[in-house]
Amino acid sequence: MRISELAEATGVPVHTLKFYLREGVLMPGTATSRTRAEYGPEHVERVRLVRGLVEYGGVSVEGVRSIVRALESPPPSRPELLGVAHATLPAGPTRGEVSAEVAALVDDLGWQVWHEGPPVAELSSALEAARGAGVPVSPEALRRYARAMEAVAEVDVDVAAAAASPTEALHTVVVGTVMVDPVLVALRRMAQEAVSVARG
Amino acid sequence: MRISELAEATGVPVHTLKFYLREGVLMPGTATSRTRAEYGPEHVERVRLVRGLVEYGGVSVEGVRSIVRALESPPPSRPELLGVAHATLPAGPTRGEVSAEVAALVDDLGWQVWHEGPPVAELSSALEAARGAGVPVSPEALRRYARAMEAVAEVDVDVAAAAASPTEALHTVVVGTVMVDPVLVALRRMAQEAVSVARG
DNA sequence: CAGTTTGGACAGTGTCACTATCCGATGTCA
DNA sequence: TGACATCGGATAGTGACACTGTCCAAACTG
Repeated sequence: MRISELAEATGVPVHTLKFYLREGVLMPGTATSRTRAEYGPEHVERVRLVRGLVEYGGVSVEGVRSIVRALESPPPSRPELLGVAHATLPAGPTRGEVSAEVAALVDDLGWQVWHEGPPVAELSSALEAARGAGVPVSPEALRRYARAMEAVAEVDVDVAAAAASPTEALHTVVVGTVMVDPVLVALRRMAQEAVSVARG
Repeated sequence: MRISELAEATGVPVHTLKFYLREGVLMPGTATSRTRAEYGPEHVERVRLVRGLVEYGGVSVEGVRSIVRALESPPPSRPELLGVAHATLPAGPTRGEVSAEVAALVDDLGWQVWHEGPPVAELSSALEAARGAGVPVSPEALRRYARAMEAVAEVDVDVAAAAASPTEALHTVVVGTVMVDPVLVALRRMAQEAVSVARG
């Protein structure tokens, strides 16, 4: 298909597709002449991925570029997969050092995590910000939140393990981590309603 | 304290504080003369709230305005609290109708939720976006995610129930819902690592 | 072969969260 | 008292970002 048909198939204006091509988040089509190129279903898929990441994942175009680069590279081995995935994903704001409460939590839960990794720093900063905003998270509440997210991660790992190939597994982990976050946020709000009603 | 001292206490430039005053997200100090005003600890608190919501919650200044308006209004009764809170919070992107799978999920879990509420529409859209991005969420996975978020909501409701006054409860629910989201996201990434390692 | 479409270059737009500049009034300190 | 910094308030400018509009020549299309 030509660029105008790709635009029609995805609902994204031609101009925006050109922009994505320029920014390197959409791979070029196969040129049929100096001023003509052919696009296929993989381009449709890619455009939907880009839009999903930008609109729902809040990922910048530069972040998307780093993600699609990773998806196009030879996939890492199983144990390295998460490290690569988390290094690829755009990190939230981080400021201070890793707080003692996070170290205590990790220790308490028996989690084996990379203490210098982005998620640990992000958690410290997020807790600090919540405290500053007047909503301190008690150690007890934090523990219960962590247990719940462990259950989420169990699902994540199950889904990734079901992937047919390493390439697909990487795609599932990277894209799934970003795109499922808004799903969880919505579910949390719905669950708040449900629990609140159930408590009467 | 004067505006320059408020700036020093919060680490926010004076110019930005003036901007917040202009935008109505920071209440004016008590004027001591025509060109002088006095700020107190509640202003420090408010500034930290605004920064937290903007930086970590990804809330726009207009969204912050709606939130602080709600926090300053007479608090709603317990049963109305969540409705008011969710109506106040900035909604994620929503496009289509409520999908059948969401209705089925709610039915299956026995949740009593407002089907026309923002969270239900957001969930439908987020699921649709994930599908489009090549990471479909199976009904089984969705169910397990929902159960996990139910556990999160249990904590949320416990924390809110512990509030000393309706005003404080509203603050906890509104601000906590926004500020704890990034905490959960970070915990999810850490839990992914931990679970992945544990599975060996 | 007239008219449309394409790829490519390049600059412009709209939004948003600040940030800089001015101004006259007011504090502060020698 | 008077020099000088600071304050509030008003107005306008900045930089980042995700597009979006304009042009152009080449090349399809009917």
